[in-house]
Amino acid sequence: MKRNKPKYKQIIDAAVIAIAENGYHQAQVSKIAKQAGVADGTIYLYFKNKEDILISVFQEKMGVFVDNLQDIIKNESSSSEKLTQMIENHFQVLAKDHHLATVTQLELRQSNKEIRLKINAILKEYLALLDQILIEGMLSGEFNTTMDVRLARQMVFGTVDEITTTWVMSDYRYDLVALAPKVTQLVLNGLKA
Amino acid sequence: MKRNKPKYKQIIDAAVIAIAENGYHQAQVSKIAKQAGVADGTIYLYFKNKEDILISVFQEKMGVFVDNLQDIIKNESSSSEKLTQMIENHFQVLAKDHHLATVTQLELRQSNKEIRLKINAILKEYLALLDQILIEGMLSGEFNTTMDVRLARQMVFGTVDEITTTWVMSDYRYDLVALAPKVTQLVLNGLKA
Amino acid sequence: MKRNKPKYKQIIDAAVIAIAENGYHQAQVSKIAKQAGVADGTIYLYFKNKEDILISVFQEKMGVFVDNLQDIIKNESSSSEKLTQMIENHFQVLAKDHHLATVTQLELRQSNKEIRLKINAILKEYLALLDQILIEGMLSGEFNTTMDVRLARQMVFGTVDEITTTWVMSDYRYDLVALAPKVTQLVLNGLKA
Amino acid sequence: MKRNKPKYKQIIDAAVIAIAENGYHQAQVSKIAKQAGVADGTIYLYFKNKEDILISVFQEKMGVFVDNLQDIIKNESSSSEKLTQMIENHFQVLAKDHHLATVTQLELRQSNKEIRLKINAILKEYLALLDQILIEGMLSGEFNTTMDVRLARQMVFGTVDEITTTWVMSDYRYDLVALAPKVTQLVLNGLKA
DNA sequence: CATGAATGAGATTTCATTCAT
DNA sequence: AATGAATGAAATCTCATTCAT
Repeated sequence: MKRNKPKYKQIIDAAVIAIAENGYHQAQVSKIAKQAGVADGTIYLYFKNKEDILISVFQEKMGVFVDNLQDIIKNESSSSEKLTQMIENHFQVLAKDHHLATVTQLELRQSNKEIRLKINAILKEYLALLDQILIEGMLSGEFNTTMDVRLARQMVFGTVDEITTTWVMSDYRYDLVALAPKVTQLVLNGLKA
Repeated sequence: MKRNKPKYKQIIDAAVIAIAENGYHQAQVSKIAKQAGVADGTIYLYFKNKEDILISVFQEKMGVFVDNLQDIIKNESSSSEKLTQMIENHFQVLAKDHHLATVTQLELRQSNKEIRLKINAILKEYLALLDQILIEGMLSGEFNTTMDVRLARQMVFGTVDEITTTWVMSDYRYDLVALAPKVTQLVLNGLKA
Repeated sequence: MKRNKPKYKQIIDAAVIAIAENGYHQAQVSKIAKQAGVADGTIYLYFKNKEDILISVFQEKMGVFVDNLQDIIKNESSSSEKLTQMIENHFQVLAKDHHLATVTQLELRQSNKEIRLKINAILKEYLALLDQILIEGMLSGEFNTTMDVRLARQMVFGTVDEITTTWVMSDYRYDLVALAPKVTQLVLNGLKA
Repeated sequence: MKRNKPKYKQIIDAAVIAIAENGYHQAQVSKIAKQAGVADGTIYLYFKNKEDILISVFQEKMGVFVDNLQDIIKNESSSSEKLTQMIENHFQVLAKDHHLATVTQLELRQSNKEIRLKINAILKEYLALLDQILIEGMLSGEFNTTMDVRLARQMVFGTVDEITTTWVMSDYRYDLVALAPKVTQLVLNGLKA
């Protein structure tokens, strides 16, 4: 399995750095290879083509979000508490890795439709977990039982995403994680029963 | 003033169509020229470069949003009512022009950081009006007076934007405007005092 | 019609020279462009891709053979005389243009199957004219009336082609046209009634 | 001597199959190795480089033609009879092995000048035997004593080769060996005194 | 004003060959 | 002897922009 070989992750990480530092369209395969400390051709032993690198980057990194969120859901806390943790986790992961934040919020969105569709498919797993929390909260009576789950999810994700993107475009000039409580409050207010 | 000559708008509209039908990266200057019924070189009599076309597209089209929102603000209605109208107007304008919706929600976001920064600058006027409504609502006691206006604005815009994008990616399969009341409710809930 | 613009023929001729001097695989588009005195990109205003250049080279040059052969067939001479003229013409055209001879006999044969199939299709017109001469000669009783026309044609063409290729591989060390009478004699002997 | 080790022939045969099935330009060293059931690197223990494989393929396979032709020449039959047998043998060997026919008639000819010169050198042995038959026939008075032996040989080989190639390009749709008598007749007619 | 032919820089990917194990 | 992971050079084609007419 290529996915477990050390060079696989090495190239993924190099891609994040290369894209963050050069921008999506200026992150040529040769730059990624150089950053990874391998020859250009080596890239193609681990990835089918450049598109495959980009999608794999998103997939591997998104995995952290999904794994964390799955842990959060398993908690015995309330749905509100879970949503609070989700937002904080989302901010924390990105605040800890500015390169990753730039790549997911700005650079990867410049990719063509085909890649974006694949990225969206990966994102769905994360959004499904978010739906789980919302539905749970509705069943328990914590959240408004008459709301449209899909719209509610889009509000939560849209809010978190917009705030993160604005933070990245500001060049990380302020503390994203510190905003979590206020963001959570706004969002929970919108959802509450 | 080039902006008022007939070919200027002709090219702008051609760009929207060319981008919507071909995608951002496949909307070459020659395609825009052909769609506009002018020679490639003619484009450069009205625009400095391709970037200038794209930014102008956003600028011209954004004008409608801003004009409508200014009218809404002048109303004598409550802040909640103004926000309600803003969301409905946002949805209505895009629901009426699928080409424009595709271009602003999907295609133009594939542009590079530089263009996106300029687009954000144009967007600011719209967001400033949104801020006005929010502040007004806080002063009047309709909205939570302790909230962070910037975050609140990002929640409103992020929600509306995410819902619109999802609708575009679904190929306009449902009625966007019909969602307005529920979206408004979610958002107003989040903001309310 | 691109085919009649001066640059079209200019590029075709440049391709013959570039291929003859550098070999098929070393005749990069940039070399052809340089030889033609145009920019690389200009090539693509006249040809769809590199393959299109190569096929067009063959087509344009083969045209001379076909045109000459059509004139020969219109003569009032005997079929033997026509065949004699065909062979002499074939040798003369190639003997006059060593570059062309190298390209058709050696270099163009290194192309891939797809291109070779298209080249063969072009060649068919020439071979059809040869068939005409053979059939005419059989009907008039000059040639063996029991022979298989297809095999006879393959003998004539195979002989002429092999002799030409050998001459090219010898670096044109002898006079190809001077061989025509003897070659004709061999071939006519094979065909005679 | 590497030539006698089992893996040598194994690789040669694998090369014929790989080239026949994938085409000359798509028969990468790795494909030949896979077909042979050895590692890529192993190839280089038996062959200097890829060119060496191709030339060796031709050399090894040409050996059969030469051996058969030497047997034929030793016969006590007439020169016409020997030529008859030569043509039939040529057709039979290739008709029995379609892979080999494709490789020698189509694929190997896509190689560059350098390789083709080396292939021609190998072919010379076969052509020298053909010359022997022709000279013998001239001395015995069977063949035209005034003809140019070199041209006569090129006629015979050119004819046989062209007919074989046409058969291969037709996808072996008809019986090549069945053509032998008619081909022989055409050729012998051309040569006869 | 308008045209459109010409320009030329720039990047992904393949594959023969090597060499440490 | 055998392996196969790693190397890295090299070429087609696109497209924003210019400028002579």
